[in-house]
Amino acid sequence: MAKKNRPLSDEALLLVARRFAVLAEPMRLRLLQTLIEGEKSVGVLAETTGGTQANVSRHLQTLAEAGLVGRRKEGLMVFYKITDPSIFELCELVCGSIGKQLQVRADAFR
Amino acid sequence: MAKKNRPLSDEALLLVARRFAVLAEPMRLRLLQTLIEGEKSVGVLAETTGGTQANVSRHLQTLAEAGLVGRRKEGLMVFYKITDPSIFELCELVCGSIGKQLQVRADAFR
DNA sequence: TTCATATTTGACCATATGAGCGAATAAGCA
DNA sequence: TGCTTATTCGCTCATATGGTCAAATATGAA
Repeated sequence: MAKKNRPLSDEALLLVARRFAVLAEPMRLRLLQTLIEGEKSVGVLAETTGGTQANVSRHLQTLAEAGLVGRRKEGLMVFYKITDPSIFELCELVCGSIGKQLQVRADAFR
Repeated sequence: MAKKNRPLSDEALLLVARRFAVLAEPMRLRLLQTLIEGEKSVGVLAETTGGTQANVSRHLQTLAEAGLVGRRKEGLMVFYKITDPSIFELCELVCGSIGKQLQVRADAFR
């Protein structure tokens, strides 16, 4: 497994950008955050996040297309769950970075 | 330093989403990728990335507002450099995740 | 079949934002 | 004072996308 840190092609860059774009919506982040507890149906997710069913369904579709969540149909209901664990590390990294920045700013006014 | 994994507030979620949005543009990713080599002026970055000076300047401003890059003015030129090293880990994580997904799909056709 | 429930989809509107162009600003030099 | 260069800003257009509503779809029960 050679670690090649050569610059990414335009196509690769686009894929990375797309991935970030999927995570750039508060509602989708909230859905992911809710799904940390485990598999949930669309209806439950809509109720939990306070969004309309249609909107939640759309966002879940976006997350599924990005391969971040998986779909399982059972009777009338559709259950979604997180399939890409790297999301957690990703969010932790970003939260840490933002937290540090805010702390620096806060310290400047102490 | 207690690690509190409680759900993020709406405001926090918005900040995280904003951070991801900043990284959701191919041109900005290309700029960051170019800046890995070190500090560079706007003109050089425009030439290297193939964008117009105005456009590159705008994207650099976005990156600077997000605290990802720093600005240093010297005479006529303005130099930018990466100030948030977490970007590298972030991109590596995403690249790894995407790569794994693509590999799974590829394997399905072997 | 008919009805009820859960989810998805289509059409539409409002908003956000990337890109391009020209003008304006700032810094250095004759 | 001009003149040149590097950068940024204002304006515009085109596009992408989130949100909502209503209609469509799918599944199960009476």
